[in-house]
Amino acid sequence: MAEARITPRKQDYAQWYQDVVREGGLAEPAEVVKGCMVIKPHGYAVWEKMQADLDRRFKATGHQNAYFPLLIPLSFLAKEAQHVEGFAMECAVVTHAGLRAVDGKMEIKNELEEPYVIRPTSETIIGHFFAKWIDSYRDLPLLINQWANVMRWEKRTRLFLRTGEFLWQEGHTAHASHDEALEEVHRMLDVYRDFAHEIMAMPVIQGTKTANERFAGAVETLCIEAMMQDGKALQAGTSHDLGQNFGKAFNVTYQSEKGEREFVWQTSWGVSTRLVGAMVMTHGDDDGLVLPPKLAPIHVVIVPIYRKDDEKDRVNSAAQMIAKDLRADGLTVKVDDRDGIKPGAKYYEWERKGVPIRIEIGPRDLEQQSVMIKRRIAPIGPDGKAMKESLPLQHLGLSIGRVLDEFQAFLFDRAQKNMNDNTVMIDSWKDFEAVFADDGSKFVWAHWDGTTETELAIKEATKATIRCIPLPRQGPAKEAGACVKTGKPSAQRVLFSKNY
RNA sequence: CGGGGCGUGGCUCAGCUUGGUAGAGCGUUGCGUUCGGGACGCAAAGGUCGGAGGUUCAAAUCCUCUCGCCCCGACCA
Repeated sequence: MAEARITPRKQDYAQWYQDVVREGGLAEPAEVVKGCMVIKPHGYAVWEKMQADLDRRFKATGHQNAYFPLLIPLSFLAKEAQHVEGFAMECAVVTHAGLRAVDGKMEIKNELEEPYVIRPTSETIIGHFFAKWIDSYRDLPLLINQWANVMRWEKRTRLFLRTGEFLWQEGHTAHASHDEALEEVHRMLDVYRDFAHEIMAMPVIQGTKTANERFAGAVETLCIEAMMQDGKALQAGTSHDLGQNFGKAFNVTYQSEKGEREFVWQTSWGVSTRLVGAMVMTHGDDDGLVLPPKLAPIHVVIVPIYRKDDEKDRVNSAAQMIAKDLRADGLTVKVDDRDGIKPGAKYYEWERKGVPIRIEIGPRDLEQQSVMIKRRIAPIGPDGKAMKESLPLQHLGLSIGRVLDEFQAFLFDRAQKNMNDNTVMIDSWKDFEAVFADDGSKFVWAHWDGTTETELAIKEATKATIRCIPLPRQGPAKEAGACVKTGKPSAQRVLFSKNY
């Protein structure tokens, strides 16, 4: 009877991911628009939760939201040499405007004098406006964030993880000194780490990208890297020190206290809808989506249970009362009072959608003034079934709140354990190759001689890349050693993994 | 963009080799009986077989082109 809607992870991880995204009601391929996706209401609700919390954190650190155009003059892109090189191939270009209907078909009319690119990121156009807005050291720091869509014409796409168009936020700031800019870069990286830990229940490692992996146009790129359940890494957020590169390209200058004209020091930082995919692959299981309570659009689903009509009325009205009380306590509650569907079917459906807590309420519970609750992930009891808990109706909101907090913490600990269990220190090339043999991946701390050449050779041999050079206390204690590939001297271990 | 696979009711797929005018299961709708882990009976709706050309008396089936999805590779948040 059970329908295998979701491919087990062990059987085919990539297929499992797609199944969960579909069955969880998160998104589907846009079908008529290559490489793009439709984010469905449940998926968008998760993104809105992410946005709300991040936005609060950005404002708390002094940033203001603004909005810049989707279209960027083609010439802007060329002003920063590294930047163009990095993005040129991924740019969609607008060359014409206007259509005319001819025999029921649309004919493209006027060619534009200067084409526009659809923003793959906004450093250039924001650089242009920063140059206008900044004149004096008194105008600094300028701390701007933009919530927007961007487009990168990717060869290969996967829902949420890499799509032609995606939603994100991009912070752009300008400062009077490099130190101040660096402070900002680290501050926002910490905001991302805190968000990942506290809201997504997703442990991350903070580090610096190698020159090879650096953002096009940045002096330095910092990142947070998360581990998915298959041992692969996913870059969950980035924070860039842009130095004076864009300042020079767009002539963003200010008059210092000494009266001298100086280029500003800029930063940019972003996270995207990719985080939704990260959440799926961090917490999901073979039964479907698992939502951390702090990202769950619905905290609690109530399933009424009854046999006879009089029971049905009593149970349903009790369910509504409970929902009302819980809502008063700030929880989002859904009462699944659909008739004609058995409770078991409802259980499976809401589990697929990742709702953290289910409340079952039936005649027996009414008598006892209690409800049965089931966590989305619960220990297996002696009877071989997932354990349920009975909670008294009195102060139910408080009890549920406590359970949600516990569940949030449980998910983080579980993810952290998965990361720890799949992280290894490796010193021999043979062992290194073994970790990444076949489709395998872990987080590997190994020594590296610091050259791009070796980095690429390792990638060629194993598909593993350097995810980051850890910041202090983000990896094993710093110790000198010999490069795992070349045996040349290395100052510290770096993080290797296959990645998304 | 190179290699491979796949597009047939909402979903999963059969039918294609050997052309004859579309099926199954699940889901959906209605009614009744059910309801503490995926119910059952009866009735019903729903597809110009991804799209466009072509071959043919006749195309889901053969040919050409095209669009999209998935996997591998190169590239990337």
